[in-house]
Amino acid sequence: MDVKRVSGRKTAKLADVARLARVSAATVSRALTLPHKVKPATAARIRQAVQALGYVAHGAARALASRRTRTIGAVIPTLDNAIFATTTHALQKTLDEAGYTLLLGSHEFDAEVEARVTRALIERGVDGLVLLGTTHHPSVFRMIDTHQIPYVLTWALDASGRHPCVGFDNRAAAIRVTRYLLDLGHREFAVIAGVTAGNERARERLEGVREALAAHGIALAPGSAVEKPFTLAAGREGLREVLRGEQRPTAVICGNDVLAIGALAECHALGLAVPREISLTGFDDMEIAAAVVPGLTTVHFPTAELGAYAAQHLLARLAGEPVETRTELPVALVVRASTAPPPHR
Amino acid sequence: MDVKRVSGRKTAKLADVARLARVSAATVSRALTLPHKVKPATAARIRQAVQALGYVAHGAARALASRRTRTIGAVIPTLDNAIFATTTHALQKTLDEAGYTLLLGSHEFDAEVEARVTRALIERGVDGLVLLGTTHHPSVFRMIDTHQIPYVLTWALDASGRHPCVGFDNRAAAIRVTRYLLDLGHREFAVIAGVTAGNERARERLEGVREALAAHGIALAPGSAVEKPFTLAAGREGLREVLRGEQRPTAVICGNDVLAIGALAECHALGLAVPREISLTGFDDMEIAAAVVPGLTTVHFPTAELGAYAAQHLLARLAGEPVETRTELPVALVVRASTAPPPHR
DNA sequence: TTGTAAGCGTTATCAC
DNA sequence: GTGATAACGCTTACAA
Repeated sequence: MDVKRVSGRKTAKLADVARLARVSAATVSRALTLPHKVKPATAARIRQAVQALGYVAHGAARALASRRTRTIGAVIPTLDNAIFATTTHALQKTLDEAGYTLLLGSHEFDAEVEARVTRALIERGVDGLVLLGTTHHPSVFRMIDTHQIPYVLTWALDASGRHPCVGFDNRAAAIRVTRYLLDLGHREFAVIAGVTAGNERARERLEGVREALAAHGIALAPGSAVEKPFTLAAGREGLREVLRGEQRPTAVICGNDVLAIGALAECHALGLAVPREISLTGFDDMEIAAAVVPGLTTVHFPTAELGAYAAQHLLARLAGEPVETRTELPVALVVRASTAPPPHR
Repeated sequence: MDVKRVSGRKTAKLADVARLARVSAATVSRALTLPHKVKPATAARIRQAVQALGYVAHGAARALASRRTRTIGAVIPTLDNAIFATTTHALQKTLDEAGYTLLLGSHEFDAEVEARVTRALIERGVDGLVLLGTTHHPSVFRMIDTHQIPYVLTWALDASGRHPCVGFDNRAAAIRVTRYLLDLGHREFAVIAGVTAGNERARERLEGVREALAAHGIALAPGSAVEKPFTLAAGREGLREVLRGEQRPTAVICGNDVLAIGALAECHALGLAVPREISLTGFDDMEIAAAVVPGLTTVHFPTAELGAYAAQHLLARLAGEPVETRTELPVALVVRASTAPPPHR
């Protein structure tokens, strides 16, 4: 084949491949997307031409003509929290294996930004959308609706039943760990929660703790529940604050792993033995902290599985396969060996 | 304006907006992309029509006609390592603020996969590409070259000077921390490195340590340098292995934060006091470990800054502005208060 | 099995 | 300042 004659300065296009392979553009297109609908010999010639020219399909043209981009958008709060990074990683990996590419947007818990990046993704023509959490700016659902974009909510379960979702029951997880501590004999509790405004996961965890305590006739004293952003420094600060009350808590439940580790650091600084003098509990991934310091009780969320599952859900929908509209992933209560009953006073 | 007459079941397109605003499609297009080239009154009518119809531009069509997607691709090893997640997060944020969307690909240190996802991104028409590291599959550079895609390598510095890059000098960082330990009086060293095959950052760090030691006439004994994947379990295992030698090391340098924390956990399990009996050093982000356990020396890499810088570099190139073709970001040697000299024997 | 040709929804180049 | 109109590169009936 005479490559020189057809390869000019610009990047090769479908017509160039067609000319070199002595077939029509339509045949090349078919060979590329539906290989079985083309004669093997022809397909081979086309493959050679593609190779020779270094042809790479023009996605925009392909998308315009086929009305699909083989692209999935994900909108998450942040990648700075390992928990979301892991989910996103699994998402990307699963999509890639299916020939899809991930478009990423993050908003750092700002609803306006979330609406903007979601719009940007829709404008880019994503075939599907993964949204983190169940509460979103109204315009987000409006856009999804008018563009008829398949989507799935993750990391929380939609109570209304209106949206397809795959996630964890944050409230139930909180109830579970609280009950565990109650069974251990703890009665003086404190909570260092995440900022609940605009974060339903943080809110549900806090509500879960309150609910479980209430069932035992216990209420959190006003100063015993603080809300903090997810940083180590805030965790330390939070621990100091909940310690200011009249009654020292024997158990402190933290809204996530970062807060728990911050609280742990502050306990060390204050010379408080964990868990002998004070029991610390967190959510999400406490592997690192637990590796270094025993005595942390954890509710572990399988975040990678979540990402893979969300991707599969969407891919199945796009393939027209039936899917469950609501999937609850199980979470695990991880009790480290040395988790202790409350100290006697 | 009579919305009903023009809004059918399908999503609105440019022509619909044009009809409703009583102008031509060309004018709407201009109003959307070059607002100053259109009369304010007209622009206002168009804005209203866009609002009324909930019009969202069709990215593929736009890309096909304008030959740009306002999309940047990033290819990273994994998001499961916080260090890359942070960089990616900053990248996405900076791009979003400039009206660009991030397409993400990851490969988990597999060169074949890297080539595949890079191709996928190019096929999606990314206007620019961020690649992590300086060594890549030849086909990656070939594709970038034939498609004339602006790109920047990150997290390492290209020695050949052939590629634009912004990153850290991993070797220099390793030399620096090793010298620090030497100055402290340490003479018995061990290294728990990352897997160097296919990972030049891990390799450079290991070489840096070797180089600094060699300058003092010290060579690592065969069993004193092990390579491990970046997991906590591997870090623990690595520590046990380097302890098997005849001479117990007084200083163990770990290839990254995860390995260091794993090693730290194992020290605890073995009843070895850190840093009194053995000094532990890591790279990347040791904030969490340091919050829980003092005594770790760290080389800190400003990973978020790297992501933001890489984005800005690319955006400047796309805007036709001049950029430095090689930028080295400074790293910080973080010495925790209790880092100790080697024990006397 | 392969070819022809009509779009897909924008942008860009001209006129006006 | 605004309006026709021809690309942009591919997919997909429909024909052959």
